Amino acid sequence: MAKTREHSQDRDSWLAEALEMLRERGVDHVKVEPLAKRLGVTKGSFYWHFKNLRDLLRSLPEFWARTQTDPVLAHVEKTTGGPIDKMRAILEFLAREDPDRYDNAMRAWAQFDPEVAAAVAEIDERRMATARILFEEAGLSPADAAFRARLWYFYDVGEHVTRDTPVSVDERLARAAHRLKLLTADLV
Amino acid sequence: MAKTREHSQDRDSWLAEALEMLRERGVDHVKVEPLAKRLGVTKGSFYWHFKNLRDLLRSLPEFWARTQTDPVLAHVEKTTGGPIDKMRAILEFLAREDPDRYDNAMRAWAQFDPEVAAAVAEIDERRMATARILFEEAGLSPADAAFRARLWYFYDVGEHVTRDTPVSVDERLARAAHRLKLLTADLV
DNA sequence: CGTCAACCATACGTGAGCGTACGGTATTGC
DNA sequence: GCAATACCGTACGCTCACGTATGGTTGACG
Repeated sequence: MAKTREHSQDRDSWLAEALEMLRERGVDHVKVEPLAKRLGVTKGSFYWHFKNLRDLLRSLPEFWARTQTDPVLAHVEKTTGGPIDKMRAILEFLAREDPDRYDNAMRAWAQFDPEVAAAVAEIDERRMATARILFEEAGLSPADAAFRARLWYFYDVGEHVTRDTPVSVDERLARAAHRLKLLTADLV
Repeated sequence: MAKTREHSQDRDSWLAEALEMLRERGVDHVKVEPLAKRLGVTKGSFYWHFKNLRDLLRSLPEFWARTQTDPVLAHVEKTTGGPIDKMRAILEFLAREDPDRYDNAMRAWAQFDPEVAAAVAEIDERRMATARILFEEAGLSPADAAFRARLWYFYDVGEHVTRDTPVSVDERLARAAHRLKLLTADLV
């Protein structure tokens, strides 16, 4: 009776590999036969776990949110101190991690698929909301905090999305410090 | 002797339509036969003007820069006044235009093609450079101006790239005003 | 030890799209 | 007016990938 695995392991492994291909080459290159080859099986397996390709694709955003964003937000929740301390903690965390994030690939995909756009927009909203709250705690009015959070978050997006060549951890940390200073200069 | 048309008209019309398809559906959907159908011709024509599909794709970034970005930068050059006046002019111009810009599609493409990434990075650099100069004119040190320009420009990128649903011109103007105020509050 | 379910392989048929070969038309220079 | 060139249509062979059908293997369990 202890076998109620909500998410079948194998389904997730297909999704993980698909996410990887998405990042490397874009949506239109996650195809079932190449995918199967990378997993060392044949598509007979794929069509056991998924109805078809669209089925997998429709499951990907949820998988992305579940495995990539949820853990980060959970970590952020655990940090302590004043709002600016928390911001610093977030920035340093992200600067060190700077995961080979799948964000860019998801955004690229979102450009051409409204459902994906909605999923990404929701994640954006969740991440901006945490920043908004911190700015409010730091004394800004709701409206000001909202805008400041946009500025805060969009800088992050811009850094990632315009990134052509990799940037060192030190450089990222320096930019994070600079950014924090600029965006909290007038706050307590 | 007056026939030295650097860019053949028809080649450009293929490119224009390709750019349109790129924006609507992404790179992997600009294909020669569908493209030909949209232009009301057959691919016999295509292979007259282009060696193959890659040939067209490799010409697209240059076409994009030439038809989309160059005119805007040219317009910016013509504005007069102090640096902050110029910034305001730029922002209002962009807020009103807010073209169905092809930027997002190009960025999406750039994620998966180094050459395109380089082309987009160059455009980003050109646009950030104008902001950087303005911040220097407004009294910031080169280093501070550079970072402020990043913040300035990345906000723009973020607004576009996270845009799920359209935003009214009035809203865009309001955000532009807010943004200008926040980013020049400590300047003359 | 046999059956059933889970999982995977193999073998099709189908369709989209590439690039090539070649043939047709039309416009322009001489 | 007649070539030559520019431009476009048609037809073909080829590849990749989809989705289906069907059969094989393995392990759990009665």
